[in-house]
Amino acid sequence: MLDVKMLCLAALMGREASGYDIKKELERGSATGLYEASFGSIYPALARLAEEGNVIVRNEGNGRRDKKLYAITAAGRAHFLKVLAGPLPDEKYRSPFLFAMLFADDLPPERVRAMIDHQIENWSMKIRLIDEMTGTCSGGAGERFVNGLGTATLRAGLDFLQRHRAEVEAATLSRPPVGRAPVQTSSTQAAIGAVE
Amino acid sequence: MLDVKMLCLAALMGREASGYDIKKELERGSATGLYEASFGSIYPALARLAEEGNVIVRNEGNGRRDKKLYAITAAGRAHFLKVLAGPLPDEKYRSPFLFAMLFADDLPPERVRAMIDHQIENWSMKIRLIDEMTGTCSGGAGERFVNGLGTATLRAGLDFLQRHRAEVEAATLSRPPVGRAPVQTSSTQAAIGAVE
DNA sequence: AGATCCATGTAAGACGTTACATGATTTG
DNA sequence: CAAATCATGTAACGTCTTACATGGATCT
Repeated sequence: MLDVKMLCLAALMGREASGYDIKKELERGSATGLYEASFGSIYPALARLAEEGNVIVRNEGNGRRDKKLYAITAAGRAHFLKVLAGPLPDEKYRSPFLFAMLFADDLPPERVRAMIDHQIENWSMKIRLIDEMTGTCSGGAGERFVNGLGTATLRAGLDFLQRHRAEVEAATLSRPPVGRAPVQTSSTQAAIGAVE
Repeated sequence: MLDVKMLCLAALMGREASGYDIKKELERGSATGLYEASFGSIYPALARLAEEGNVIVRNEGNGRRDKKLYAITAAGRAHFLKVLAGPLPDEKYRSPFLFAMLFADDLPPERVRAMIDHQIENWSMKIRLIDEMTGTCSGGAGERFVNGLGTATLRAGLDFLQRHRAEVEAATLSRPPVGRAPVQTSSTQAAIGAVE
């Protein structure tokens, strides 16, 4: 339900835009970090939206060449809001960082430290980006709410990292650098026989 | 880099398992909510891993029929950790809830309220799941860290929702139920002409 | 006996990204 | 003038999900 067509409609809810503009909006607009799409999916999506009447095209030949400006129609607006008001798919948080941290006990301590440093940098930057966005364009109550929620959770994450990083980093120090390395659990060991 | 093969290896880091077991582990193990995979991707992935020597198969005929138990090899273990220690892709948070909330100003107030209620339910349940997991199986320092981080951010999110929901819900009340409805911004209006 | 869980696998189809092909305009 | 940005589109490719095909075992 939240496919590229929906993303395009979302971008067009605010203003008329070209495919190129939409990509930028998704990169550095209010949905930044939430959703994104490539040209290879945006252009076909816009074509389909136009066929369906959810969007209209206007060829802007402002001196230069062909630039297609898309605008959402009343039908498109209605469709977009209907979908948003309908049942939404589950949220998904894909974090290679957290995934890796699950195996912190088996990773070299320097690596774990570097990962946490990197994550702190990362989340700090995201907070800064949100702050900038909130500063420049005000946006509606919805946007303010989303930005506030983002900031609150990111801050909580940062806080946790700084307060508890010592615990994971210590865990890796209490064993050989490469992890449990050559050792396997006895049950696995028994099951395998000669592995390599 | 974090494809289905990596997920299988991750599941096999702890214990020997069948494809079926791995799916369950991803559903209700420590990586719950982080990553998942379907049978249609798990079985082919295990076959490839076996070809590559990162995993070995053992046919368990414990009375019943064919059940294939996979175990990670030393090579597989090394490969898994090498990838984890290498450059990781960006994290992605796909939240249909937050996406929808961006347009809270255009949605019916009951809908916004329902969405927030639903999200509170959702996050509360996730915290409960983590608590249960932390209670039953202790896990290493890495797992404790990830669970703690998850709990901390979820709690911060819940806290924000409860403290600031009035703001978004109020915004929708100060205008007709369907949103800005028939009105469009003057610039868009001008650009379109007769839309429908 | 019927439902549900355990268990594996394949094929088709959806969806999206990357790379390619092309070219104008602006900026340093 | 070279490099970056603006701008659109297609084709190949990869990856994952859904649905299908199959059947034993366990629980009610």
